[in-house]
Amino acid sequence: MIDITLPDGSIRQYPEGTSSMDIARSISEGLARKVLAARVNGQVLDAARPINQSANLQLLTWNDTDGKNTFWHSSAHLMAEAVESIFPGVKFWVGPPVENGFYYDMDLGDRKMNEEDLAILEKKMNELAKQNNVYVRKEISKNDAINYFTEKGDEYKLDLLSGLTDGEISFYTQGSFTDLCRGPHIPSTGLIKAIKLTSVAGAYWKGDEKNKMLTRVYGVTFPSQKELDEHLAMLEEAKKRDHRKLGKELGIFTMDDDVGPGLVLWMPNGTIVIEELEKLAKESENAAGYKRVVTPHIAKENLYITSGHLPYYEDSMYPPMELEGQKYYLKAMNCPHHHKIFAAEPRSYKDLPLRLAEYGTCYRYEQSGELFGLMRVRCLHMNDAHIYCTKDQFYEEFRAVNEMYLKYFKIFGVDKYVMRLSLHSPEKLGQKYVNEPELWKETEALVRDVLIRTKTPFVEVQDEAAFYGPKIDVQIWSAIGREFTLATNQVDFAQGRRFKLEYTTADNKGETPLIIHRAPLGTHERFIGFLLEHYAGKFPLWLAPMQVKVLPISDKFLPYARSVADKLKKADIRCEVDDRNEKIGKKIRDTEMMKVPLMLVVGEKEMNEDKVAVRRQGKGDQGTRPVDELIAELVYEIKERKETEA
RNA sequence: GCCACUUUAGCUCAGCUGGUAGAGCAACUGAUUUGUAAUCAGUAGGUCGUUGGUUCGAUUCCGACAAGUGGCUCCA
Repeated sequence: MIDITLPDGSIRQYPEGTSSMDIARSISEGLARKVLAARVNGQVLDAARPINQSANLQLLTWNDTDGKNTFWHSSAHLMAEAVESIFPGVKFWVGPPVENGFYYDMDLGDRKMNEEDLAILEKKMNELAKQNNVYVRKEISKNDAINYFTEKGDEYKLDLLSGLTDGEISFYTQGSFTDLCRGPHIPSTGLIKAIKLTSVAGAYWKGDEKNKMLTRVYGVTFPSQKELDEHLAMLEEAKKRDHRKLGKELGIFTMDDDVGPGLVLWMPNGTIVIEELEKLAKESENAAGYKRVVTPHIAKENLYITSGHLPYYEDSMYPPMELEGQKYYLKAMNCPHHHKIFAAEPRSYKDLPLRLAEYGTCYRYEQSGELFGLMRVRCLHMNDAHIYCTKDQFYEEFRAVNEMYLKYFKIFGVDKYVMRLSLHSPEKLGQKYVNEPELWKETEALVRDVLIRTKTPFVEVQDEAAFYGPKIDVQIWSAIGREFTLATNQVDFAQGRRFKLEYTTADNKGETPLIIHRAPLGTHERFIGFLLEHYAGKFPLWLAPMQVKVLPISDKFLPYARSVADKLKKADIRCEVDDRNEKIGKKIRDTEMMKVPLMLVVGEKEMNEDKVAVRRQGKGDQGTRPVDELIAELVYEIKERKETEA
């Protein structure tokens, strides 16, 4: 007999070789029906695998991440079976679970798959699922596996096998489909009740663009139709929050074919948001000892040769224009310009740290396939600054920058973010990264030290650094689950030397400063894109393009409405009177849809008492208030940049 | 840049197998003077993304290009 310890700490005894599924059944039939896999001593295994010694056991269902992943991975096998029946001779690469479903990469040879095929595949998958075929595991020797796939002519699985060692290789078969797979899998295909294949896309083999492009099919499955319906409804909801849709509806920005892809035209409403963000940034940068600078949009080729950007960045810069025998580039970054400002005057250690900030417009020739609404554009406003400091000052400066990030996150209510310490890859020194192994080690340690000493949670990733030094990227998630890099905070040990930047030390020697590149708000484009989704277009009062709309009950109260609006304007509140000849219900509806935070309804009663009937966006009638009292409250709410109303 | 898909009025979308387009909302005009999420009526608005081809005839079929969307690669 063996002892099985369950998650609640209880211990049960079973004969040796009992499977997780047997144990589930011994607890209850209902549980057994839901079991997808099991975690045995920390390892996720098929529920059918026998347990040969005493162990900790957790039965995994749809409610466990690992259960869900097993379900989706098994669904990928089911899809592969369907694909094989419709595209005989197809070769498969890998089919992992992902955040919302699964995919399988495949080589279809000369054939192509389009969206119509997805419907056919879906139908086939449903048929196969109904057969309720069992996923059967078989351990196999490496030689036998190689022979099997050599005979099949499957170079992809042979490639996978080359990385595996004999004794750990297994095949899984369900119905007519057999795949090289480490598992685990769910008990049988019948558990998959609802199937939706979402898209077909190309994906480079092993993620390398030099390799062949495989066909990738994405799908998602559920244990019931109800859950699939809910998932689809959630996607519909997410669409409503999409910044591209909201940006259009709220008159934030537009793009135009004649202007060019990735080039944003900021409309008046969007420009107000930009100006409010800049106001915030200027306030906090002034308080933190930054100085503002302004630099041109173009520079001679030589500047980028000196900075070292050209060999790394040329492909993502707009091609140069030639004037008077000189090549000029549109700037893709502000740093070289700022370095020249540093170099323009002799600097002493007493001048450091020197913090130069600019809302410069940069131009990056992003690949056409990368462009994406406001999140990825070709003309971007960076919330940029460069801090020149000594090694001794580094800790404090880097810490202060981090603090600024956190302050902004608090204002905007960003609570989900990850600081990602991005390091270089030693094998790419001299190609992707400047060849200074010692300096890399030193600065990476400096940055890590700041994060550890300030107790900032972070993850480390290799091969994500800038060419001139390590960085911290801040990953955030928009309300509809889109992940992207918002801010970046980079250390640069390379450009200072390349530009021969120097300051005079206390003992009268020349020393190269360390440089911190930082952009806590990232770019206006990406940040406003994020905010639109974050707030679902309902900006807090201080950011809202239109803060207050005054709604007269009828034309008779227009003069009073205008006098209220004038008072608001005098208090620097952005407001407008809805002077259309419409009923009050219509005015309210339209103003609600434009997501204006406050509506002031004025009619006979309000006019006689010098009051307004206040209505908050999405919250309905808030009662009647004296005008001056309300204005004082709004001014305070705006000044404090309150996220929601007091 | 690569793979797949999409492109019809300002917006959201109809338009069966080829016979030069239609709705709702928005806009404009008029009536209505309105009390907390759509008052009524009328008018105007489109060389059906661009460009080649097939055809007696193309919004519809085929090709190229452009832009957009979902991915891959890249990235703030």
